[in-house]
Amino acid sequence: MKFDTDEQEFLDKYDPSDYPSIAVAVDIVVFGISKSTPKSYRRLGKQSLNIMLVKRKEYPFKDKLALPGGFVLPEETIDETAKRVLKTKTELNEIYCEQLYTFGDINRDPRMRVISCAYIALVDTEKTQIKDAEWVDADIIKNTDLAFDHAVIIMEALKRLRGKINYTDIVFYMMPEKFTISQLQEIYETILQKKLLPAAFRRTISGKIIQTEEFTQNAGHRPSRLYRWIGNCADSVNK
Amino acid sequence: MKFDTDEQEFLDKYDPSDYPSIAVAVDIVVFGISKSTPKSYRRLGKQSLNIMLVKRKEYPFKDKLALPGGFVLPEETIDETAKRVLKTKTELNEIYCEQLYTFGDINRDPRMRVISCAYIALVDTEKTQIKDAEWVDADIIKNTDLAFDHAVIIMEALKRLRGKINYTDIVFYMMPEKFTISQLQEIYETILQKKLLPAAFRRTISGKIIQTEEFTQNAGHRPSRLYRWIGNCADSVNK
DNA sequence: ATTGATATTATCAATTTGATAATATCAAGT
DNA sequence: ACTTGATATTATCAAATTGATAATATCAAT
Repeated sequence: MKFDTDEQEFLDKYDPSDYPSIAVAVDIVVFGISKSTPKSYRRLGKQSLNIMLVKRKEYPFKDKLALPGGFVLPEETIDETAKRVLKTKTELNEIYCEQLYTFGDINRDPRMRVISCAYIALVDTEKTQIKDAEWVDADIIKNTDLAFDHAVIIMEALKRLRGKINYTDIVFYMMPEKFTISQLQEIYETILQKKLLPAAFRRTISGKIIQTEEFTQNAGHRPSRLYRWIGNCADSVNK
Repeated sequence: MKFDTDEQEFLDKYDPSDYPSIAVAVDIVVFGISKSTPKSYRRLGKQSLNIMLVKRKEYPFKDKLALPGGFVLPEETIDETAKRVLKTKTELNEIYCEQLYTFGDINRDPRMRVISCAYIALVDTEKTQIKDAEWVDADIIKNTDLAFDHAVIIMEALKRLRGKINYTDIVFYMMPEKFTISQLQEIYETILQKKLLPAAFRRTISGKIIQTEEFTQNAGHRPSRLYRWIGNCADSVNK
């Protein structure tokens, strides 16, 4: 055996306060769906997956786009930091938010050692006012130079979304109250990055949604029925 | 709008080095499979899912069992910390290791604010010597009082394992070089906490394994064929 | 040869998925 | 009123996957 006992002793004695501190930050990938404003057409604007970004006002990476974030304060949990950061950018309190991954490369921040605990948040953009931030199309972000390692964080966030969309109901946190099945399918397609067959999609999704008696109008084709997520229907429990 | 601009300004000015530091640690849930030593029988000992634990030598939680862990040093990434901690407990270099979740409750460590970035590692216990640590059956751990919030961390690790077992090949990092399908099924059953039908299990697993010409012996019943994981077979690429 | 035990293969029904076709409904143009 | 273009919705059938059970195989011990 070539175990190094000294190393073990060293570790036992190690007191982190003897060392220059490592700062802990939270960065949040906030996803939302935005409709590109329809121009001359009468049609609905195509929907797309958007991410909330902030233009940095200070160095490093001044004027570049970055994820909203902030440092973890001594008296708050990491989740609380995430919620606090969200509050500075939106007015919503009830936002779906889950931890994604912690990024700890040594030089990810040029100023000092900063470890970033990344989160994912999903919001309904129709209900959400944003401040000091902007929505950017996820496809456009791929060709954008972002601050820090935020491009990597976003890639991981997209992976998580892709991985979870088929066995959870998280998409619905991004959907408006009422939506058509085609709209929903369009979101699935941009997240999964592939086309789905409408008939099959309908089948699989049907257990998660409830029809309303409303329809889209003036479409130049058969109107489509509006649905709600079953998780949004208090009715579904009682009836 | 009731956005608080002052808060934003505060955050922009916030310099983490002004505050008492937050220490960052890594704790690792190392999974392995151990055979309970067969006693008077001639049969193979039942296999079980085990987790590597360390008996604490110092306060707090002196003499309690804890996950192996250590602090993140200024010059290493979090992944490197995890690998270093693993090396103090095992002799293996090539160990499957992935980040699990970061635990940041304020009082999870009574000494000071410590955030723990938890990892999962999977090892083949037959190849792995351990030092200053012991294997404990996952079922027994459920009724054991562990140090810190390590019981919570282990619960999350088990969830991750359960979630990933069906769409990845991670189990095989815990399996010995050669194994029977029943042994493999037993591991699946303890991880998923439910019985599986042998015929169906065989079918679904068959694409991931390759048969050898070896069989178990002296079993008092039909011998079972030994298989290898396809990912362990250089052959499978060439032939 | 029989029994008990587990491994392995076979079989068939039930369910889920993939793919395509058929039908419906609107606006706009003829 | 009828046709066209567009998308929504339902129907249909084949293909693949899964659930469940039965049949067969092979060993040690009796």
